[in-house]
Amino acid sequence: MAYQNLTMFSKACEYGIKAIIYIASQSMLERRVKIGEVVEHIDSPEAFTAKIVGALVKENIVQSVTGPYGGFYIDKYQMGQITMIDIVTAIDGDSIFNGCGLGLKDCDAEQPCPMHSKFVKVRADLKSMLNSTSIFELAEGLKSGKSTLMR
Amino acid sequence: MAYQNLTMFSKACEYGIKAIIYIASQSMLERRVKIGEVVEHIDSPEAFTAKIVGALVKENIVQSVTGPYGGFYIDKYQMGQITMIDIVTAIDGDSIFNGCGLGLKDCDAEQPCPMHSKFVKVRADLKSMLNSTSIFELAEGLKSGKSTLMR
DNA sequence: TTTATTTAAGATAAATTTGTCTTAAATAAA
DNA sequence: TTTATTTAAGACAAATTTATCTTAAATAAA
Ligand code: SF4
Ligand code: SF4
Repeated sequence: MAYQNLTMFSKACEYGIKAIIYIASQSMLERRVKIGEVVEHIDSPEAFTAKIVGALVKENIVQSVTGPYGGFYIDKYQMGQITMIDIVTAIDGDSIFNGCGLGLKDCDAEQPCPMHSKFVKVRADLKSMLNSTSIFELAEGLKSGKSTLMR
Repeated sequence: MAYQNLTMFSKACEYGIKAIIYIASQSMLERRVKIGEVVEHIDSPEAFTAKIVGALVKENIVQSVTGPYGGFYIDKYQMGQITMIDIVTAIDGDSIFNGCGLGLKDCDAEQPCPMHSKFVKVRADLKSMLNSTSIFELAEGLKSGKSTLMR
């Protein structure tokens, strides 16, 4: 079987998460950033990333200004409230933690799939992790040099 | 953003898992099953599923016999040893629990991505869940009617 | 007002995954 | 031995995801 190199999130979501974290880290310094600067710091395809960040602008997670001296930023007062689950849900939807691990139409605790008891915990843990991880916290780690987005 | 309906595993992996569970449930009854019977019971595309099960045959997880009265089965003595992690690894590889949640080349605890401490736990939990879930146990649940593979 | 810069939007293309179809090989029964 | 049945293998096609390219709209400075 040709390996699939399956990851937790889609590429779109990966780029979206990294972009948000970088934008947030710069917003902390009162800097708006252009998409070119973003992709330089997260090593992602520019046009594709622009489209994803654009979607997050529509969702009111990121703010944008067009024209010279424009760019993307995240509202200071909003930053502490935005969590990973907002990003992931905006891009990949909620199926990874709400949908069926085996792709059944819906999950029914009465007669679940054989994985039921095993799966529910992993999904719930993933959801609570995403739910409790704020963009602020991630951006702090990046800004302080404790973490990196490129390798 | 056009939602991606991302699931934990690929379609190939989903079909593979369901097929294995059904085949195992029938092997417990000393029955070999043809691919047509398998897909009827798991609601998956026949040719695609056949290819995936074929890959598992190559990996020595499933046994097969060609010709009339042939079909697929799982060795009785092997069944208790095969776990979900074998199936997932054979089809999707190990990237979902070993790879980087944000798609970085490799995970370095010295300077990890900002999600590091959050991610490692979820991945480890998923891995240990897959590792500790045997095909035997899943097939038992299906055979006893406690669980279902279709909906 | 004009020009340069930047995001917004959407068409198009490439890559990957999912799915089908055809032919070959193996096996068992007649 | 011949025929029917089944898995094996690989070519091909469709659908989805990823990525690029082009044009429009907004904004600010000159
Ligand atoms: S617990 Fe089982 S039936 Fe329910 S969604 Fe998860 S895999 Fe599907
Ligand atoms: S912990 Fe962070 S750096 Fe390490 S693999 Fe996971 S996402 Fe990547």
